[in-house]
Amino acid sequence: MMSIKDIAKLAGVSPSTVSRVLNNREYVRDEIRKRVLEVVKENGYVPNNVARSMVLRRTFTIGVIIPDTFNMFQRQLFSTIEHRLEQFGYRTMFFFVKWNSESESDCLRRLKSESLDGVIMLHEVQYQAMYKYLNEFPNPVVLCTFGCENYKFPAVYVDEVDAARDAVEYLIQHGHERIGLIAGAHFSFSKLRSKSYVEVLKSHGIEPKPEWQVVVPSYTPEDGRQGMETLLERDKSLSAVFAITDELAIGALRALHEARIRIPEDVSVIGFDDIDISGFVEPALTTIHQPIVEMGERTAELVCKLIDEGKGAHPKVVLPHRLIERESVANHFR
Amino acid sequence: MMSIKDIAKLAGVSPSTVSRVLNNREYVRDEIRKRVLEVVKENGYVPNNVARSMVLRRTFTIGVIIPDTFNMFQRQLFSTIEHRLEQFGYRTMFFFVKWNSESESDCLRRLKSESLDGVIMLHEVQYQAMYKYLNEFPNPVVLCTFGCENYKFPAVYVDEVDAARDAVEYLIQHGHERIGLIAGAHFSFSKLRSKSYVEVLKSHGIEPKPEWQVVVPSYTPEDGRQGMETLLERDKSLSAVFAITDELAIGALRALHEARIRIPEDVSVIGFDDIDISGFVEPALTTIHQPIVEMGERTAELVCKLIDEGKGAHPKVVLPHRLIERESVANHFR
DNA sequence: TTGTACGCGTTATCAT
DNA sequence: ATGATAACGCGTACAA
Repeated sequence: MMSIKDIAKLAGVSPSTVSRVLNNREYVRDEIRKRVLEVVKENGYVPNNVARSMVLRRTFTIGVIIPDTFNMFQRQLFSTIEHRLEQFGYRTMFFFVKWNSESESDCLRRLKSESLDGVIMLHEVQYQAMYKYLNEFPNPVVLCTFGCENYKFPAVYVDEVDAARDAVEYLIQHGHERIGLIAGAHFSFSKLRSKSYVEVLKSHGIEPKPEWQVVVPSYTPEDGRQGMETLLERDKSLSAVFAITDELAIGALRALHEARIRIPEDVSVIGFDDIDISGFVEPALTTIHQPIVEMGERTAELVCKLIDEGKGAHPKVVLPHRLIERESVANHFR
Repeated sequence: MMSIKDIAKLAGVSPSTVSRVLNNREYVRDEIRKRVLEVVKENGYVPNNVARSMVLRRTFTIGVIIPDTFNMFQRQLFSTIEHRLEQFGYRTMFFFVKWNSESESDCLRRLKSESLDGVIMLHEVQYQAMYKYLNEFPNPVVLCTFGCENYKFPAVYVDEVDAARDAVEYLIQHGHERIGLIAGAHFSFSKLRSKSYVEVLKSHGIEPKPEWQVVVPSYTPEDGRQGMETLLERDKSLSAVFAITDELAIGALRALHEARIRIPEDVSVIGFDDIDISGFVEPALTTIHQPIVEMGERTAELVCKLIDEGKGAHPKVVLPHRLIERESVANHFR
């Protein structure tokens, strides 16, 4: 591989001059600049990032922590982030982490070895060690899709409680009272959305019975299917179900179809996230739209801003959600 | 940040000894080894990968080239690859590339600057410059999901022609003759699957009319929906449709539902890929299963093997597909 | 305006 | 068995 010295020799100048040219510094005669650029182009020379990082003590790399089972919502999020970061001149290094302590501590070890310029967490990790490390991390750390109670991290998210309220209120406004819940394990968004469900029901004088609520282990359509089956076994009189993610909702749709239950005539379903497949399932899913693209972009912009301006501030960015009315909820008042 | 010198001082040894300990080399007294390891642990020291790459002239990083609009099939593929590579001690650096020359040449520039230990292409790029560069690349390059005609790259894929034949033959065996095709632009798999469709029809004495075939610009469900609408406008008598990816098929399902056409009673649909949502749509999609996990793992293993053994060989690994019978195809002979 | 020399953190080589 | 030293490719302070 060609180095800056080779270019220098070929152009008949010193390595520092080549460096100055490549980094657009002043104090280079136009004539020399032109000659160097020519030699660079001719030889297809590209600076070695490893050596660059070494001396600059920056990697121009942002670490992005995501669950290894990332769903379609997170998939859209992280490709948006990657794209925006690249526009800012940063590379992205993904850290896929599983829901267990070995994987998390392994991730932590890798994080430490990478000299990252910043970190984005798309994944709410389970153990405190990671948060503790990142809290003392010299470079910016931004959470995306969730907040952290114990430490002050900058974060970008939607108001989960408010958004879930909109979903459940919508069902109630359409005449539903016996409303089931399919929630998932682990993450705070699940707890928040579930809490909101309980509160809304109570505020309308409806007692949210325990048998109306299931918590499934993960967030795949298969989990949603099984959750819905459980609900069906427990109480045949449910007229609507709030699945706290679209993927769970899609699984619920499947279970209902298999049980020959009409949607939305017999049972209505509402989801959350508005992943891009949601408008294409049968019936098209009514759901809460999270501004995925905006969340990703704001997150990327925020890390870059904090890198430039220092990580003094820890802003919370709350983005607006909205309900997308499609076909999976019946109006019992009509 | 702590360096190997700091650890050396704290342990009362030289940096070389610390290096030997950390790299599990011989010629270190057990006692010293123990002491060094203790100091390392106490201080949470982790070697700096940038410096390591600098001197070793390896980055332990594999570049993975994927389309920026990667679909669910590719999503599953690349997370499998990432996971397997990590088990082999390699990091993964993703290069998202768009379908235009600026994006590709930009990707090429980034590729050059990264001193990668290997490259995996999950994406069939459009211009030859990239293939030319990678062909002369000193480290292994493996293609996944497609082959290359002009250069001899190692590759892992399924037999597209054979697999597409299975799909279309299945429709014919179920009594379908007027079979539509929803294909996509750009990639060789689309051409291969389309070609197979034409051949199978002809071999059964059916003339594949041009109006039965649409080529949509991309591979999203929305493209599939529009493709199906076009087909519906052109010829109402189609009894089945072969959508060359599951995402297109899901969009086709949607278009049929919107047109109040029953699936599979009125129109049957068969897909290709077997992405994980395919079993959950209504009706569950009959499709060709690609061994996604195996493809990913074989690809990752192949790069690692070629890195270890030198990139002399360029094996082609053809993996078996199979047809997954679900609910979206009716048997007209019953 | 340009060149020289040094240092970034690590590993390999060679000397002890 | 351990330590000293050079080298990897680049950017920069400082000398010219």
